[in-house]
Amino acid sequence: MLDIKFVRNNPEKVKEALSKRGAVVGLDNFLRLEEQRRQKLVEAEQLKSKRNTVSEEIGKLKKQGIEAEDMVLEMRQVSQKIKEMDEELRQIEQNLSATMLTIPNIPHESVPVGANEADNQEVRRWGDPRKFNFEPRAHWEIGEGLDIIDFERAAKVTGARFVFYKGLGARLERSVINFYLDLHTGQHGYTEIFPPFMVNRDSMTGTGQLPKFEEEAFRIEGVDYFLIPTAEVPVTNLYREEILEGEKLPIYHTAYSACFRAEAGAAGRDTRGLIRQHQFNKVELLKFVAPDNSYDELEKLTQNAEKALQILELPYRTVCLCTGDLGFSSAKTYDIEVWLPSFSMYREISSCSNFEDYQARRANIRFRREPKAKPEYIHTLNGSGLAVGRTVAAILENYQQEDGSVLVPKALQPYMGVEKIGK
RNA sequence: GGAGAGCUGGCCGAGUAGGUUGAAGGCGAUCGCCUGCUAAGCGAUUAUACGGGCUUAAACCUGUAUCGAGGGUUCGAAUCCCUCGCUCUCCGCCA
Repeated sequence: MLDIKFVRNNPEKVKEALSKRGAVVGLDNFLRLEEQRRQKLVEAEQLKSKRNTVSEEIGKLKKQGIEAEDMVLEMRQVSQKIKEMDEELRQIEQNLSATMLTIPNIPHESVPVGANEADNQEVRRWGDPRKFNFEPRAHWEIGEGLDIIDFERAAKVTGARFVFYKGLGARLERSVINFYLDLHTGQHGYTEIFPPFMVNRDSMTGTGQLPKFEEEAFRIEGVDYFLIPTAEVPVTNLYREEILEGEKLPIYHTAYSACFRAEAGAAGRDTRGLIRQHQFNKVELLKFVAPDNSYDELEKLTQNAEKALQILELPYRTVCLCTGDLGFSSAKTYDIEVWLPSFSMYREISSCSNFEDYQARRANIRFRREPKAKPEYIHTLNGSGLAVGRTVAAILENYQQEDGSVLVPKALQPYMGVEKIGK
């Protein structure tokens, strides 16, 4: 959520910034409503003030045994009027906040202006894609060939876009999770969190998934809970409605979770393989920091995620998303894309964002620089560190051998207990 | 799932025959005094949000709201009524 006061005082700046993302937002109506709200508020508060003083007066008189019938009658009418005005105000405010919740974040000035994916800016590449002396197979072929991945039975047991891992496949998935968590807790200073996989509506609203993207999420029947689309949701909301002590910042968390996405608009895309599933595993990195250095923190967080791929020796590139491709709540995002030989292209495996105070304002997460200082909104950041299923896909494809077996990356061998996955 | 108890400020904890209680008292914290140092003691301060005034801005002054959340009764509700949420205890069930 943007700062209402900032929007009120700088409507042109806001319009310009949002048009860069291709977002059309009707601010005029919003500004008129805001004006109206303040007028009504003043009127209503004046009436309440009157009611308070007169009611107190009535109380005093009554104590002296004096009935103040005329005052009571007058206040009865004032109260009625207040009730009506409060109702009007409530509707205006509902309207306002509904609008606020659908306005995306303002892109940071360093974000390249562009219309879509094609305008994203590559910032660096690491590693050289391997040259195969045979035709590299897709990861689902490799996985099914080794009998470690089973999509067909998952479709029977649940439905499309689910998967069973089996044997060393299951162990590989689990090894990757542990490797990532160990790396980020051991080398990068993150504290591990194991969150709930379901959250309530307030939490989904706090991080920006709701109200705009409800159809993307799986909702639980009977209670107003949602399956989390990412650990970002429960872990960011850990500190919802809290005021953190400045000296505790920055807070770094890493969290494994299963992630659930309805992907309503994705029918027909990536229909095969591990790339786009309704349920997948992910290790997430999150930061809660003072506003002053949040962009340095973004660089560091992105490098923490990249480090994982370097250790696994998987080639990747990092791109800076342009204004048109930027996520709803984000001010700046780097995508890390891993090389997938069967696609002959880089595919997203991590998305690292600085939300500045956008989520913090929605979720009401603040901090005090000094024990007595005024609370300020913190900056939240997060990124995948990394997507696990896509990592497994990348390992299978990049480490495949001509005979259909797959070498295990060195860093994972202690976790796997084997150097190679074969028939 | 059934029965009961509870939810007050950073923390503890008063406050129900409705009326200067944003909220006693204590702890903690901050500032000042005192003290050779420490401790003790004394005094002061000790929420947040949204408005209005003043201001370049802040400080400041002022109004409203907030005693789990929402609604109701009333001139007036932390106090009465309803709904919901959460916590605890007991029973059942279960990993």
